[in-house]
Amino acid sequence: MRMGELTRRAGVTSATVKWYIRIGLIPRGESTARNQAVYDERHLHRIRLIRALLEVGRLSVEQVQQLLAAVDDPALSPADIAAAAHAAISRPTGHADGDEALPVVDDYLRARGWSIAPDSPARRDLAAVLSALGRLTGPVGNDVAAPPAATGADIAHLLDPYADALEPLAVAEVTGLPPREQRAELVERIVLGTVLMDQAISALRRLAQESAFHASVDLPAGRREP
Amino acid sequence: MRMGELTRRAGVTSATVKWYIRIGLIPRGESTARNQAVYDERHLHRIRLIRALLEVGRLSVEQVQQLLAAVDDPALSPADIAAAAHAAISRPTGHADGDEALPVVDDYLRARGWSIAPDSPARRDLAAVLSALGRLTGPVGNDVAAPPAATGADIAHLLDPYADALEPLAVAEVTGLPPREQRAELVERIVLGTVLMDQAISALRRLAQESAFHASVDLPAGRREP
DNA sequence: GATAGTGGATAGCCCTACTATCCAAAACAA
DNA sequence: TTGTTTTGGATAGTAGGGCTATCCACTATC
Repeated sequence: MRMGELTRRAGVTSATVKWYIRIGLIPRGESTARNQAVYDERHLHRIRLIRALLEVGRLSVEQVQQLLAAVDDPALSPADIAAAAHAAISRPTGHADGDEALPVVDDYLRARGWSIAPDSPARRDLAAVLSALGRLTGPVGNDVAAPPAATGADIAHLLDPYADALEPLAVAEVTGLPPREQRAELVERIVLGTVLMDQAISALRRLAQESAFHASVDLPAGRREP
Repeated sequence: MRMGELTRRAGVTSATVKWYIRIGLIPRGESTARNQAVYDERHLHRIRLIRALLEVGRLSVEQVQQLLAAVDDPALSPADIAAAAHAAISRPTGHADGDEALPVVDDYLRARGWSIAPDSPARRDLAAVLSALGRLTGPVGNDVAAPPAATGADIAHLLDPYADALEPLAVAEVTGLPPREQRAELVERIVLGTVLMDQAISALRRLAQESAFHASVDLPAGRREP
């Protein structure tokens, strides 16, 4: 196919496709003349993947670049691909705030028996959340500039129900992956299972919450009367 | 306190605080002279909340504005606040792509017995995920321009384990909220429980996945040999 | 032969979230 | 008192992200 069909089927403009080619997100088409090239299904699929990561997965173009570079590296193991996908959905490094809660996170991970690399971005992300929660939910009038002990281990135990629920899901995801022989399917499952399922889980939680609010209003249960 | 102390304790520059005031994210300080004003703990807490929503929650300034407008509206019910928080973490409206999967989502919600408002942004977000998954994981060479039946109900049943795990969590979150009398605590719990816990859940899932990968490599289980 | 489409390159655009500068008027320090 | 710092308020500018528009010399198609 040529540019017109590619852009029509992918739902993007040719200017965008050309830009993606220039920044290395997709390979050039096969040249057939000085100003002609043909594209195949792989180009189409790649663009759809990029759009899904950008629009549904809310990644930045830079994050997509790094993730696809990992996808295209045949030397990487499934765990490496997963690490790249995890890095892609983590907040950009440089935010050093919240690192004072890292010891709390590490204690928590140790208590759960999870072995996590020290440079795992999710570790710092979780620390940032706990740090923010500690700063915001401290004693009613939070006085001191940087409350050091407020981010105690007592705030981490509120993660338990979530970790309990997520752990078996994660195990099932990892053990249910395709065999290493089907590398293309395996890699794509890891990427989509990380980036898109993250959004699906977020949406499902919101839907479950909305339904729970609905139920709590309709069935007073004890606080409200008819 | 005056500007200097406020910015030192909040960790932002005075230019940023002035900008937040101008766009209505925080109220002006109480004027004591033509070019003097005093701020109190509420200002400080508000700035910390804004920074948490922006940096940890990854909201845009516009999303924070709309969410805080709901927070400041005493006429809104807890469900209304939750709806505002849900809207804040949803992808901006205007993305109409993925709407062809809305019937699948609606079927799924009906099957689960969840009652969801038709304009719920999470509903469209979930449809966008399913649509993207359907487009990307169709038959090996996806041929047609817009595969209409590929996004079948068969793809939705893979949500079941996640929905099963999230539903009791959501119920516990909603029923465990503070009473309506403590409006400030209630509203803040809803906002933080929605926006920040979303990030915490994402981080926990990545950590659980990393740990599961670690375990699957160390304990071959059947596919790999020592 | 007329019309539309193409590859490649460069420049420009819009948006977001600040940041820098300016000013006259306090505030504090010696 | 005098010098230095800080402040409120306003306006203009900036850096980065993600495209978009335009141009040109070709090809393709009718």
